[in-house]
Amino acid sequence: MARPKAYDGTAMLDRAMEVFWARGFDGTSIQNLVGKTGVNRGSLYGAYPDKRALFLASIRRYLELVVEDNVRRLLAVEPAGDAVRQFFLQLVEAPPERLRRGCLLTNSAVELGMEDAQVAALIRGAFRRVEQVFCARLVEAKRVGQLTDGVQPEALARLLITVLQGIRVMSRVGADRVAMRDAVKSALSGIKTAATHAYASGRGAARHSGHSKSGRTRRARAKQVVPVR
Amino acid sequence: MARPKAYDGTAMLDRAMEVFWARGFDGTSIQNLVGKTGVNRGSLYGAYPDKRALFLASIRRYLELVVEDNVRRLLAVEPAGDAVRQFFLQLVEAPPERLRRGCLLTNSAVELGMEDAQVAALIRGAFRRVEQVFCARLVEAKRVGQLTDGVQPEALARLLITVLQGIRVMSRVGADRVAMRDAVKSALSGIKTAATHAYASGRGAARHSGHSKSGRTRRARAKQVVPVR
DNA sequence: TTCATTATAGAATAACCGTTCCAAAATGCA
DNA sequence: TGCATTTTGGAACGGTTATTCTATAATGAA
Repeated sequence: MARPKAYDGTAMLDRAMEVFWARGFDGTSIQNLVGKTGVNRGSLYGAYPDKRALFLASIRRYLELVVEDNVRRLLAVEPAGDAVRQFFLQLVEAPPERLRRGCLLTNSAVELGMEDAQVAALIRGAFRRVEQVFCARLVEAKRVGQLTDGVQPEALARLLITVLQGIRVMSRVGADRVAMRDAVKSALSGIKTAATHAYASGRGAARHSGHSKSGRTRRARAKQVVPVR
Repeated sequence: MARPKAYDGTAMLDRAMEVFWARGFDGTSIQNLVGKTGVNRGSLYGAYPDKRALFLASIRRYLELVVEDNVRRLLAVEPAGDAVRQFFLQLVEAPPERLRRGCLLTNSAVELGMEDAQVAALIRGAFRRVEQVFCARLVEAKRVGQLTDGVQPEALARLLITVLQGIRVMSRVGADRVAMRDAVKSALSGIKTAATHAYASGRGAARHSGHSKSGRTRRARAKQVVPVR
Protein backbone atom coordinates (compact mmCIF):
# COMPACT_ATOMS: atom_id res chain seq x y z
CA MET A 1 0.00 0.00 0.00
CA ALA A 2 2.58 2.56 1.04
CA ARG A 3 6.29 3.00 0.82
CA PRO A 4 8.04 0.89 3.50
CA LYS A 5 10.28 2.43 6.12
CA ALA A 6 13.95 2.32 5.30
CA TYR A 7 14.98 2.21 8.96
CA ASP A 8 14.49 0.02 11.99
CA GLY A 9 12.73 1.87 14.78
CA THR A 10 14.44 0.03 17.60
CA ALA A 11 17.90 0.35 16.11
CA MET A 12 17.25 4.04 15.57
CA LEU A 13 16.22 4.49 19.18
CA ASP A 14 19.31 2.63 20.36
CA ARG A 15 21.57 4.94 18.40
CA ALA A 16 19.69 8.00 19.63
CA MET A 17 20.08 6.77 23.20
CA GLU A 18 23.81 6.45 22.69
CA VAL A 19 24.08 9.98 21.34
CA PHE A 20 22.11 11.44 24.26
CA TRP A 21 24.22 9.34 26.60
CA ALA A 22 27.45 10.68 25.19
CA ARG A 23 26.46 14.31 24.61
CA GLY A 24 23.52 15.11 26.86
CA PHE A 25 20.16 16.56 25.86
CA ASP A 26 21.21 20.11 25.07
CA GLY A 27 24.49 18.95 23.62
CA THR A 28 22.73 16.77 21.07
CA SER A 29 21.34 18.48 17.98
CA ILE A 30 18.82 17.03 15.57
CA GLN A 31 21.64 17.14 13.04
CA ASN A 32 23.70 14.89 15.35
CA LEU A 33 20.82 12.47 15.60
CA VAL A 34 20.29 12.41 11.86
CA GLY A 35 23.99 11.76 11.38
CA LYS A 36 24.40 9.00 13.98
CA THR A 37 21.12 7.19 13.37
CA GLY A 38 21.22 7.51 9.60
CA VAL A 39 17.53 8.32 9.77
CA ASN A 40 16.23 11.42 8.05
CA ARG A 41 14.91 14.52 9.75
CA GLY A 42 11.40 14.00 8.46
CA SER A 43 11.39 10.38 9.58
CA LEU A 44 12.60 11.32 13.04
CA TYR A 45 9.74 13.75 13.41
CA GLY A 46 7.46 11.09 11.97
CA ALA A 47 8.41 8.72 14.76
CA TYR A 48 8.47 11.23 17.63
CA PRO A 49 6.69 14.58 17.94
CA ASP A 50 9.78 16.43 19.12
CA LYS A 51 13.29 16.12 20.50
CA ARG A 52 12.13 15.77 24.08
CA ALA A 53 9.84 12.85 23.26
CA LEU A 54 12.74 11.05 21.61
CA PHE A 55 14.83 11.79 24.66
CA LEU A 56 12.22 10.36 27.01
CA ALA A 57 12.00 7.27 24.83
CA SER A 58 15.80 7.02 24.98
CA ILE A 59 15.73 7.07 28.75
CA ARG A 60 13.09 4.35 28.81
CA ARG A 61 15.20 2.34 26.42
CA TYR A 62 18.15 2.83 28.73
CA LEU A 63 16.09 1.46 31.60
CA GLU A 64 15.26 -1.65 29.56
CA LEU A 65 18.74 -2.27 28.28
CA VAL A 66 21.27 -0.99 30.79
CA VAL A 67 19.47 -0.76 34.12
CA GLU A 68 17.71 -4.09 33.79
CA ASP A 69 20.97 -5.68 32.76
CA ASN A 70 22.54 -4.36 35.95
CA VAL A 71 19.63 -5.76 37.90
CA ARG A 72 20.09 -9.13 36.25
CA ARG A 73 23.77 -9.15 37.14
CA LEU A 74 22.92 -8.28 40.73
CA LEU A 75 20.49 -11.18 40.88
CA ALA A 76 22.65 -13.71 39.08
CA VAL A 77 25.40 -14.18 41.67
CA GLU A 78 25.33 -16.20 44.87
CA PRO A 79 25.67 -15.61 47.70
CA ALA A 80 23.90 -12.26 47.74
CA GLY A 81 26.65 -10.34 49.45
CA ASP A 82 29.11 -11.35 46.76
CA ALA A 83 26.69 -10.20 44.07
CA VAL A 84 26.70 -6.69 45.50
CA ARG A 85 30.44 -6.69 45.98
CA GLN A 86 31.11 -7.99 42.49
CA PHE A 87 28.78 -5.38 41.02
CA PHE A 88 30.80 -2.53 42.46
CA LEU A 89 34.15 -4.11 41.71
CA GLN A 90 33.18 -4.47 38.06
CA LEU A 91 31.98 -0.88 38.04
CA VAL A 92 35.24 0.49 39.35
CA GLU A 93 37.43 -1.73 37.18
CA ALA A 94 35.63 -0.86 33.96
CA PRO A 95 37.75 0.52 31.08
CA PRO A 96 38.43 4.27 31.28
CA GLU A 97 36.30 5.27 28.30
CA ARG A 98 33.41 3.31 29.75
CA LEU A 99 33.82 5.12 33.07
CA ARG A 100 34.12 8.51 31.41
CA ARG A 101 30.85 8.03 29.57
CA GLY A 102 29.12 7.77 32.90
CA CYS A 103 25.45 6.90 33.19
CA LEU A 104 22.62 8.41 31.16
CA LEU A 105 20.49 8.64 34.28
CA THR A 106 23.12 10.44 36.31
CA ASN A 107 23.91 12.82 33.49
CA SER A 108 20.25 13.55 32.85
CA ALA A 109 19.46 13.92 36.53
CA VAL A 110 22.00 16.69 36.80
CA GLU A 111 21.21 18.34 33.47
CA LEU A 112 17.41 18.25 33.52
CA GLY A 113 16.32 17.10 36.97
CA MET A 114 15.55 20.60 38.11
CA GLU A 115 13.59 21.79 35.08
CA ASP A 116 11.82 18.72 33.74
CA ALA A 117 9.52 17.02 36.24
CA GLN A 118 8.79 14.07 33.99
CA VAL A 119 12.45 13.29 33.44
CA ALA A 120 13.05 13.69 37.16
CA ALA A 121 10.25 11.26 38.03
CA LEU A 122 11.50 8.70 35.53
CA ILE A 123 15.01 8.83 36.97
CA ARG A 124 13.81 8.82 40.56
CA GLY A 125 11.89 5.65 39.78
CA ALA A 126 14.96 4.01 38.30
CA PHE A 127 17.03 4.91 41.34
CA ARG A 128 14.40 3.41 43.59
CA ARG A 129 14.29 0.27 41.51
CA VAL A 130 18.02 -0.31 41.84
CA GLU A 131 17.92 0.60 45.51
CA GLN A 132 15.26 -2.03 46.08
CA VAL A 133 17.26 -4.68 44.30
CA PHE A 134 20.25 -3.75 46.46
CA CYS A 135 18.00 -3.97 49.48
CA ALA A 136 16.55 -7.36 48.56
CA ARG A 137 20.00 -8.81 48.13
CA LEU A 138 21.22 -7.28 51.37
CA VAL A 139 18.29 -8.74 53.27
CA GLU A 140 19.30 -12.06 51.83
CA ALA A 141 22.92 -11.40 52.76
CA LYS A 142 21.88 -10.63 56.30
CA ARG A 143 19.90 -13.85 56.48
CA VAL A 144 22.94 -15.92 55.59
CA GLY A 145 25.13 -14.00 57.99
CA GLN A 146 27.01 -12.01 55.39
CA LEU A 147 26.30 -8.63 57.01
CA THR A 148 28.26 -7.26 59.94
CA ASP A 149 26.16 -6.98 63.09
CA GLY A 150 24.04 -3.87 63.25
CA VAL A 151 24.07 -3.18 59.51
CA GLN A 152 20.57 -2.39 58.28
CA PRO A 153 19.94 -3.63 54.73
CA GLU A 154 17.71 -0.72 53.74
CA ALA A 155 20.06 1.96 55.02
CA LEU A 156 23.02 0.29 53.35
CA ALA A 157 21.09 -0.07 50.09
CA ARG A 158 20.47 3.66 50.17
CA LEU A 159 24.13 4.29 50.69
CA LEU A 160 24.97 2.07 47.75
CA ILE A 161 22.70 3.79 45.23
CA THR A 162 24.18 7.07 46.40
CA VAL A 163 27.73 5.80 46.04
CA LEU A 164 26.87 4.54 42.57
CA GLN A 165 25.81 8.04 41.56
CA GLY A 166 28.84 9.54 43.24
CA ILE A 167 31.18 7.30 41.30
CA ARG A 168 29.44 8.30 38.09
CA VAL A 169 30.24 11.92 38.89
CA MET A 170 33.82 11.34 39.97
CA SER A 171 34.65 9.22 36.96
CA ARG A 172 33.25 11.93 34.69
CA VAL A 173 36.23 14.13 35.57
CA GLY A 174 38.66 11.24 35.40
CA ALA A 175 39.05 10.63 39.11
CA ASP A 176 41.76 8.33 40.35
CA ARG A 177 40.79 4.70 40.11
CA VAL A 178 42.53 3.94 43.39
CA ALA A 179 40.37 6.51 45.14
CA MET A 180 37.22 4.95 43.73
CA ARG A 181 38.36 1.52 44.81
CA ASP A 182 38.82 2.87 48.33
CA ALA A 183 35.37 4.43 48.30
CA VAL A 184 33.84 1.13 47.25
CA LYS A 185 35.86 -0.74 49.83
CA SER A 186 34.53 1.50 52.57
CA ALA A 187 30.97 1.31 51.29
CA LEU A 188 31.12 -2.48 51.28
CA SER A 189 32.88 -2.81 54.62
CA GLY A 190 29.72 -4.15 56.24
CA ILE A 191 29.49 -7.04 53.79
CA LYS A 192 31.58 -10.16 54.37
CA THR A 193 32.71 -12.24 51.42
CA ALA A 194 31.55 -15.84 51.57
CA ALA A 195 35.09 -16.99 50.75
CA THR A 196 36.75 -14.95 53.48
CA HIS A 197 34.15 -15.97 55.93
CA ALA A 198 34.35 -19.66 55.16
CA TYR A 199 38.09 -19.33 55.48
CA ALA A 200 37.87 -17.44 58.75
CA SER A 201 35.58 -20.03 60.25
CA GLY A 202 38.01 -22.71 59.14
CA ARG A 203 35.45 -24.56 57.03
CA GLY A 204 36.63 -23.94 53.45
CA ALA A 205 39.77 -25.80 52.54
CA ALA A 206 39.21 -25.59 48.77
CA ARG A 207 37.58 -22.18 48.89
CA HIS A 208 37.11 -20.43 45.59
CA SER A 209 39.02 -22.85 43.38
CA GLY A 210 37.84 -21.38 40.10
CA HIS A 211 34.55 -22.66 38.67
CA SER A 212 32.70 -25.21 40.70
CA LYS A 213 31.18 -27.71 38.29
CA SER A 214 27.97 -28.50 40.10
CA GLY A 215 26.78 -24.94 40.65
CA ARG A 216 25.18 -26.21 43.82
CA THR A 217 28.37 -26.07 45.84
CA ARG A 218 28.61 -22.30 46.04
CA ARG A 219 24.95 -21.85 46.77
CA ALA A 220 24.93 -24.61 49.33
CA ARG A 221 27.92 -23.18 51.09
CA ALA A 222 26.36 -19.74 51.03
CA LYS A 223 23.40 -21.01 53.00
CA GLN A 224 25.73 -22.39 55.58
CA VAL A 225 27.30 -19.00 56.18
CA VAL A 226 26.75 -17.99 59.78
CA PRO A 227 27.66 -14.87 61.76
CA VAL A 228 31.14 -15.08 63.23
CA ARG A 229 30.43 -13.89 66.74
CA MET B 1 42.20 59.70 32.28
CA ALA B 2 39.39 57.42 31.12
CA ARG B 3 35.77 56.76 31.93
CA PRO B 4 35.46 54.73 35.15
CA LYS B 5 33.70 51.35 35.24
CA ALA B 6 30.09 51.48 36.23
CA TYR B 7 30.17 47.97 37.72
CA ASP B 8 32.04 46.07 40.41
CA GLY B 9 34.06 43.23 38.96
CA THR B 10 33.73 40.94 41.96
CA ALA B 11 30.01 41.49 42.34
CA MET B 12 29.61 40.80 38.64
CA LEU B 13 31.54 37.54 38.95
CA ASP B 14 29.46 36.50 41.93
CA ARG B 15 26.25 36.98 39.99
CA ALA B 16 27.66 35.18 36.97
CA MET B 17 28.65 32.28 39.21
CA GLU B 18 25.11 32.06 40.53
CA VAL B 19 23.65 31.99 37.04
CA PHE B 20 26.02 29.22 35.92
CA TRP B 21 25.24 27.38 39.14
CA ALA B 22 21.52 27.53 38.54
CA ARG B 23 21.45 26.95 34.77
CA GLY B 24 24.66 25.25 33.76
CA PHE B 25 27.14 26.34 31.11
CA ASP B 26 25.14 25.58 27.98
CA GLY B 27 21.93 26.66 29.65
CA THR B 28 23.29 30.12 30.36
CA SER B 29 23.26 32.61 27.50
CA ILE B 30 25.22 35.85 27.36
CA GLN B 31 21.82 37.53 27.42
CA ASN B 32 21.10 35.80 30.76
CA LEU B 33 24.39 37.02 32.14
CA VAL B 34 23.78 40.58 30.97
CA GLY B 35 20.36 40.49 32.59
CA LYS B 36 21.39 39.01 35.94
CA THR B 37 24.65 40.90 36.37
CA GLY B 38 23.37 44.20 35.02
CA VAL B 39 26.68 44.50 33.19
CA ASN B 40 26.64 45.21 29.50
CA ARG B 41 27.65 42.85 26.74
CA GLY B 42 30.64 44.92 25.77
CA SER B 43 31.82 45.21 29.34
CA LEU B 44 31.52 41.46 29.84
CA TYR B 45 33.71 40.86 26.84
CA GLY B 46 35.99 43.58 28.11
CA ALA B 47 36.48 41.68 31.36
CA TYR B 48 36.71 38.15 29.92
CA PRO B 49 37.71 37.06 26.43
CA ASP B 50 34.77 34.69 26.07
CA LYS B 51 32.01 32.81 27.85
CA ARG B 52 34.24 29.91 28.79
CA ALA B 53 36.78 32.19 30.50
CA LEU B 54 34.00 33.74 32.57
CA PHE B 55 32.81 30.25 33.42
CA LEU B 56 36.26 29.16 34.56
CA ALA B 57 36.50 32.29 36.68
CA SER B 58 33.08 31.45 38.15
CA ILE B 59 34.27 28.00 39.13
CA ARG B 60 37.36 29.46 40.78
CA ARG B 61 35.13 31.93 42.60
CA TYR B 62 32.97 29.03 43.74
CA LEU B 63 36.04 27.33 45.14
CA GLU B 64 36.91 30.45 47.13
CA LEU B 65 33.41 31.12 48.41
CA VAL B 66 31.55 27.84 48.74
CA VAL B 67 34.16 25.12 48.91
CA GLU B 68 36.43 26.96 51.29
CA ASP B 69 33.44 27.78 53.47
CA ASN B 70 32.67 24.08 53.65
CA VAL B 71 36.27 23.41 54.58
CA ARG B 72 36.08 26.02 57.32
CA ARG B 73 32.95 24.42 58.72
CA LEU B 74 34.64 21.04 58.67
CA LEU B 75 37.58 22.45 60.61
CA ALA B 76 35.56 24.52 63.06
CA VAL B 77 33.93 21.72 65.06
CA GLU B 78 35.40 19.56 67.76
CA PRO B 79 35.83 16.72 68.16
CA ALA B 80 36.77 15.88 64.58
CA GLY B 81 34.32 13.03 64.16
CA ASP B 82 31.45 15.31 65.10
CA ALA B 83 32.60 17.85 62.53
CA VAL B 84 32.26 15.31 59.76
CA ARG B 85 28.94 14.05 61.06
CA GLN B 86 27.53 17.55 61.44
CA PHE B 87 28.67 18.46 57.96
CA PHE B 88 26.61 15.68 56.40
CA LEU B 89 23.62 16.21 58.66
CA GLN B 90 23.47 19.86 57.67
CA LEU B 91 23.79 18.85 54.03
CA VAL B 92 20.88 16.46 54.16
CA GLU B 93 18.67 18.74 56.25
CA ALA B 94 19.16 21.75 54.00
CA PRO B 95 16.00 23.41 52.60
CA PRO B 96 14.61 21.77 49.44
CA GLU B 97 15.44 24.61 47.06
CA ARG B 98 18.99 24.60 48.33
CA LEU B 99 19.23 20.87 47.76
CA ARG B 100 17.71 21.11 44.29
CA ARG B 101 20.27 23.68 43.21
CA GLY B 102 22.96 21.13 43.83
CA CYS B 103 26.64 21.95 43.56
CA LEU B 104 28.30 23.87 40.75
CA LEU B 105 31.18 21.40 40.75
CA THR B 106 28.94 18.35 40.52
CA ASN B 107 26.83 19.92 37.80
CA SER B 108 29.87 21.03 35.82
CA ALA B 109 31.64 17.71 36.28
CA VAL B 110 28.76 15.94 34.62
CA GLU B 111 28.09 18.55 31.95
CA LEU B 112 31.64 19.35 30.86
CA GLY B 113 33.96 16.85 32.53
CA MET B 114 34.26 14.73 29.42
CA GLU B 115 34.88 17.48 26.87
CA ASP B 116 36.79 20.19 28.74
CA ALA B 117 40.05 19.00 30.27
CA GLN B 118 40.71 22.26 32.09
CA VAL B 119 37.33 22.25 33.79
CA ALA B 120 37.81 18.59 34.66
CA ALA B 121 41.21 19.27 36.23
CA LEU B 122 39.86 22.17 38.25
CA ILE B 123 37.02 20.08 39.63
CA ARG B 124 39.23 17.08 40.28
CA GLY B 125 41.47 19.32 42.33
CA ALA B 126 38.54 20.59 44.36
CA PHE B 127 37.35 17.05 45.03
CA ARG B 128 40.82 16.12 46.21
CA ARG B 129 40.98 19.16 48.45
CA VAL B 130 37.75 18.26 50.24
CA GLU B 131 38.78 14.61 50.40
CA GLN B 132 42.00 15.61 52.12
CA VAL B 133 40.17 17.72 54.66
CA PHE B 134 37.87 14.79 55.35
CA CYS B 135 40.94 12.61 55.70
CA ALA B 136 42.73 14.98 58.06
CA ARG B 137 39.73 15.15 60.33
CA LEU B 138 39.25 11.39 60.22
CA VAL B 139 42.87 10.81 61.18
CA GLU B 140 42.22 13.09 64.11
CA ALA B 141 39.03 11.23 64.91
CA LYS B 142 40.90 7.94 64.88
CA ARG B 143 43.51 9.37 67.22
CA VAL B 144 40.87 10.26 69.81
CA GLY B 145 39.15 6.93 69.41
CA GLN B 146 36.17 8.14 67.45
CA LEU B 147 36.59 5.63 64.63
CA THR B 148 35.38 2.05 64.82
CA ASP B 149 38.24 -0.45 64.80
CA GLY B 150 39.55 -1.23 61.35
CA VAL B 151 38.23 1.90 59.69
CA GLN B 152 40.91 3.51 57.53
CA PRO B 153 40.70 7.31 57.47
CA GLU B 154 41.81 7.65 53.86
CA ALA B 155 39.44 5.03 52.51
CA LEU B 156 36.54 6.49 54.48
CA ALA B 157 37.39 10.01 53.28
CA ARG B 158 37.19 8.75 49.73
CA LEU B 159 33.81 7.25 50.43
CA LEU B 160 32.61 10.53 51.90
CA ILE B 161 33.57 12.70 48.93
CA THR B 162 31.83 10.14 46.72
CA VAL B 163 28.72 10.15 48.87
CA LEU B 164 28.72 13.93 48.79
CA GLN B 165 28.61 13.84 44.99
CA GLY B 166 25.99 11.11 45.05
CA ILE B 167 23.72 13.15 47.27
CA ARG B 168 24.12 16.10 44.92
CA VAL B 169 22.83 13.92 42.10
CA MET B 170 19.99 12.35 44.05
CA SER B 171 18.75 15.66 45.37
CA ARG B 172 18.73 17.06 41.85
CA VAL B 173 15.77 14.83 41.01
CA GLY B 174 14.11 15.48 44.34
CA ALA B 175 15.03 12.24 46.05
CA ASP B 176 13.40 11.31 49.33
CA ARG B 177 15.04 13.05 52.27
CA VAL B 178 14.60 9.95 54.41
CA ALA B 179 16.57 7.94 51.90
CA MET B 180 19.39 10.46 51.95
CA ARG B 181 19.42 10.44 55.72
CA ASP B 182 19.79 6.66 55.61
CA ALA B 183 22.64 6.91 53.13
CA VAL B 184 24.46 9.35 55.36
CA LYS B 185 23.79 7.24 58.41
CA SER B 186 25.38 4.24 56.72
CA ALA B 187 28.32 6.26 55.44
CA LEU B 188 29.01 7.59 58.92
CA SER B 189 28.48 4.28 60.70
CA GLY B 190 32.19 3.97 61.41
CA ILE B 191 32.30 7.28 63.27
CA LYS B 192 31.22 7.41 66.91
CA THR B 193 29.71 10.61 68.31
CA ALA B 194 31.56 12.03 71.26
CA ALA B 195 28.25 12.48 73.11
CA THR B 196 27.08 8.92 72.60
CA HIS B 197 30.46 7.61 73.48
CA ALA B 198 30.79 9.66 76.64
CA TYR B 199 27.30 8.55 77.55
CA ALA B 200 28.02 4.92 76.82
CA SER B 201 31.15 4.98 78.94
CA GLY B 202 29.16 6.64 81.74
CA ARG B 203 31.37 9.71 81.88
CA GLY B 204 29.13 12.48 80.53
CA ALA B 205 26.45 13.53 82.99
CA ALA B 206 26.01 17.05 81.62
CA ARG B 207 26.85 16.14 78.02
CA HIS B 208 25.88 18.67 75.37
CA SER B 209 24.11 21.18 77.60
CA GLY B 210 23.91 23.94 75.03
CA HIS B 211 26.83 26.33 74.72
CA SER B 212 29.71 25.72 77.03
CA LYS B 213 31.10 29.08 78.09
CA SER B 214 34.74 28.24 78.28
CA GLY B 215 35.08 26.68 74.83
CA ARG B 216 37.75 24.48 76.34
CA THR B 217 35.29 21.99 77.80
CA ARG B 218 34.23 20.35 74.53
CA ARG B 219 37.71 20.24 73.19
CA ALA B 220 39.09 18.88 76.42
CA ARG B 221 36.49 16.18 76.63
CA ALA B 222 37.08 15.27 73.02
CA LYS B 223 40.67 14.47 73.79
CA GLN B 224 39.55 12.11 76.49
CA VAL B 225 37.53 10.02 74.08
CA VAL B 226 38.84 6.47 74.08
CA PRO B 227 37.81 3.34 72.14
CA VAL B 228 34.99 1.44 73.83
CA ARG B 229 36.38 -2.05 73.64
C1' DT C 1 37.97 73.71 28.08
C1' DT C 2 39.98 70.24 25.19
C1' DC C 3 41.81 65.86 24.40
C1' DA C 4 42.93 60.99 24.94
C1' DT C 5 41.03 57.04 26.65
C1' DT C 6 37.89 53.88 28.18
C1' DA C 7 33.08 52.19 29.25
C1' DT C 8 28.65 51.77 27.54
C1' DA C 9 24.52 50.44 24.94
C1' DG C 10 22.95 48.21 21.43
C1' DA C 11 22.99 47.08 16.41
C1' DA C 12 25.04 43.75 13.25
C1' DT C 13 26.79 39.22 12.03
C1' DA C 14 27.17 34.61 10.94
C1' DA C 15 26.25 30.18 12.52
C1' DC C 16 23.26 26.98 14.43
C1' DC C 17 18.98 25.59 16.78
C1' DG C 18 14.37 22.85 16.57
C1' DT C 19 10.72 22.45 13.65
C1' DT C 20 7.86 22.63 9.37
C1' DC C 21 7.06 22.06 4.70
C1' DC C 22 7.25 20.13 0.11
C1' DA C 23 8.36 17.78 -4.00
C1' DA C 24 10.15 13.37 -5.37
C1' DA C 25 10.55 8.41 -4.64
C1' DA C 26 8.94 3.96 -3.55
C1' DT C 27 5.88 0.57 -2.41
C1' DG C 28 1.27 -2.80 -2.34
C1' DC C 29 -3.07 -3.19 -4.18
C1' DA C 30 -6.42 -2.71 -7.94
C1' DT D 1 0.19 -0.78 -15.33
C1' DG D 2 -1.69 3.08 -12.65
C1' DC D 3 -3.27 4.77 -8.01
C1' DA D 4 -3.26 5.76 -3.18
C1' DT D 5 -0.26 6.28 0.51
C1' DT D 6 3.69 6.90 3.08
C1' DT D 7 8.72 7.68 3.50
C1' DT D 8 12.42 10.32 2.18
C1' DG D 9 15.80 14.01 1.49
C1' DG D 10 16.51 18.50 1.79
C1' DA D 11 15.19 23.29 1.50
C1' DA D 12 13.08 26.88 4.26
C1' DC D 13 11.77 29.43 8.55
C1' DG D 14 11.89 31.93 12.61
C1' DG D 15 14.37 32.24 16.66
C1' DT D 16 18.58 32.13 19.47
C1' DT D 17 23.44 31.65 19.95
C1' DA D 18 28.26 33.72 20.90
C1' DT D 19 30.87 37.24 19.33
C1' DT D 20 32.22 41.65 16.99
C1' DC D 21 31.61 46.30 15.80
C1' DT D 22 30.28 51.08 16.14
C1' DA D 23 28.77 55.30 17.75
C1' DT D 24 28.12 57.71 21.97
C1' DA D 25 28.98 58.93 26.83
C1' DA D 26 31.90 59.87 30.54
C1' DT D 27 35.90 60.71 32.78
C1' DG D 28 40.87 62.67 34.40
C1' DA D 29 44.79 65.14 32.82
C1' DA D 30 46.65 69.01 30.35
